[in-house]
Amino acid sequence: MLLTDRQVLILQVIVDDFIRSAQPIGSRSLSKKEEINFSSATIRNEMADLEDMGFIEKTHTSSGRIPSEKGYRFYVDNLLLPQKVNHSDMAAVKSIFAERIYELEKIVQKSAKILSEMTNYTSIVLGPAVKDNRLRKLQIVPLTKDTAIAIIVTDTGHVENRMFNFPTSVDPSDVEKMVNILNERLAGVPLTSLNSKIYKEIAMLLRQHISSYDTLLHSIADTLNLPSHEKVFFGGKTNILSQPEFNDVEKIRSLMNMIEHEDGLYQLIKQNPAGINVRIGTENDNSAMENCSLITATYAIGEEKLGTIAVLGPTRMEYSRVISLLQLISTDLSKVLTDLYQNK
Amino acid sequence: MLLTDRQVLILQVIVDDFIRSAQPIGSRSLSKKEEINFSSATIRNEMADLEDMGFIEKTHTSSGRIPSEKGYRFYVDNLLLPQKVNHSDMAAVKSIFAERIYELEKIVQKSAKILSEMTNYTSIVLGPAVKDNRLRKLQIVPLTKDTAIAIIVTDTGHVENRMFNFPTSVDPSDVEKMVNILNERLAGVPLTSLNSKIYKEIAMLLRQHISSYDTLLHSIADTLNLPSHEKVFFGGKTNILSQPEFNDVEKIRSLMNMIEHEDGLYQLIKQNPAGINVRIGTENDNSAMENCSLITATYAIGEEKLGTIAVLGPTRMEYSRVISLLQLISTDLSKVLTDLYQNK
DNA sequence: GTTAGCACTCTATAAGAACGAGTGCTAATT
DNA sequence: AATTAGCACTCGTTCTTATAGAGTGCTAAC
Repeated sequence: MLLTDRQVLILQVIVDDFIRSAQPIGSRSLSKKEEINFSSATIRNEMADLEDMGFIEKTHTSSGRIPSEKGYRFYVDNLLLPQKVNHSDMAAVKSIFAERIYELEKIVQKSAKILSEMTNYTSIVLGPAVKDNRLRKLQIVPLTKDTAIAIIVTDTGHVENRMFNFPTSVDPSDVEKMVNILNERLAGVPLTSLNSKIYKEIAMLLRQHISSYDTLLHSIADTLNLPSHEKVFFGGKTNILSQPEFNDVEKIRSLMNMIEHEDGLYQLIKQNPAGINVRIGTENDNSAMENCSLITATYAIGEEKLGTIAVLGPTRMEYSRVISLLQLISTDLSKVLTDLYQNK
Repeated sequence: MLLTDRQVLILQVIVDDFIRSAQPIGSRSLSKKEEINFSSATIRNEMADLEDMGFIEKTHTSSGRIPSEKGYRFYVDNLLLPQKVNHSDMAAVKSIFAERIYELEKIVQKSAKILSEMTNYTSIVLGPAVKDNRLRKLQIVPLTKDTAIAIIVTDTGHVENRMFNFPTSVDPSDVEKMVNILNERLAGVPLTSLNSKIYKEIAMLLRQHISSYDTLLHSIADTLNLPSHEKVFFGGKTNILSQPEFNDVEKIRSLMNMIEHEDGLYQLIKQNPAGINVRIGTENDNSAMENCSLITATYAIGEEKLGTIAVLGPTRMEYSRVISLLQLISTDLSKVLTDLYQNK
């Protein structure tokens, strides 16, 4: 079951060629490659063996071969030479960080855009997970006579806001008092624990200082239930449509649907562990993505995993190039973000 | 050049039938409709005239007829009976406003979603134009030692925030002073005039009170340059792909590209005057939308036009139904928003 | 173990035939 | 003068058949 060197060579050439041309490749054209010094008949024998082992397949009885999923998997796991990123790609990546941008979301969004432009695939970036942020500041701005806006600023500079109903009976000075108390007590608390902390530790305190505190507190606490999702950013949503494997209207429909219906993709990307991950075809467990591969990389501030950056392409994707690009972007991104937020 | 009653009737039946079936319709099947009491030969004669006048066309020499753009235009301008919205549609529209939502953006987004679900077309909503809002409150939250976040709240409850570079030399108490002065002077000022107002009227004042005011002021003023665009919300981006006219991969690509590349669509929708507007096929002046029609409706707070809600479908769209739905939603939306924000 | 040779398979493409939906025109009918 | 019946004709669709070309698998020779 172990592959001979020659079989590995043939598999490699097949995968490389198919990634380039999207066409099945036959023994004769293989034999003409300069890496290969044996006759087409020999190649046919080896190919038959490779097919028996499941690394390549035919599209029909007398066609050339294309890599199977197992073939791609072997290729990704064993045959990928760490490739240098070329100059213009390097420049493009650096340009993400060229302008002095301060906002995390903007940087992340720009990464998605540039990544998709470089690869001509679709890029997806999971924004920083807000839920691990800590509260920096809470503010209440009254709007109409019975509504107000609660604004939360986190330690990474993320701003969330929500409008809420404002009990008309409440004394404005009480609101101010309450906001002050909440800020004092809640600064630095992770957003996820805000609610429990409010009810466990602060409610008592407030009761002593503020009349009719409870309706107001409920409104505010309710407001603090933040969106559980990280934001998902896309680049080049339609790029993947120009790949020849998507010449079929039904495939386009199901894939576009999948992309639009963000939730599925979000789950798919989120579950990946730190570092670079490659999921090929059905490994994605999603029928719309049978012909797609998804490569993900995580980025972090210091040691703390922040988000994920991913590329969605056909299974016939340029694994080597995409992986080096992702590696480059994710380390750069981590570096910049760490610089920006680590030492406050 | 004026159409006879019979010609109008025939045109109406052709358009209605084609909207339903997406198939060219011939004289024989027309003659079987109950509205029509003359022979297929008569119909052929009338159809030849209608074709000469440009209201219908053939797909090939011996095919049935389909409406031309001019035909759709005539249909929309003259043959559209104001149609009652049926019960379940009515209920769906009402459900947009069922929950007590306070945020403008959320209501608008939900409208887009429900509209696309009801019609099975793609819906596009231009969010409220922020630039006409007035400043309610400006706040500065320091973040790291050399960055801070400026937060703006408008009178409609819209919150904008931007991170900016914070000159390390500035005295914190000066910042507070400056924010107070700005709030005093700028409350109620339209966002578009903030910058000029700051430099014309307030810079002098600040100079008297605050040392090294100018670097800080510049940072803040710069921050107040808000995005010029209204936000664009979509519903059912891929719905239109399931229309039979998009059975061609090239068409899908160019349309999806157009939709993704928001700017073009934004321009297209924005330029429409108040009320209901129908743009058919090439009237949209956009090659990707040659087979599409766009129906827009505006919504407002009181008399002030706020945004636009639109439906993008094939030229063969259910004009009558979509128009009544848009009419319903836009008036309801205007009503709710007016109630919410008119009397503060 | 490797290679040359050859029969065989399957796809893609083109060309031809048969069918049917629909038209346009002419002549008959109302 | 308007309407209708009748019929030849056009064109798209579908099915069949033929052909060329790419590629395989197997056998026998090297």
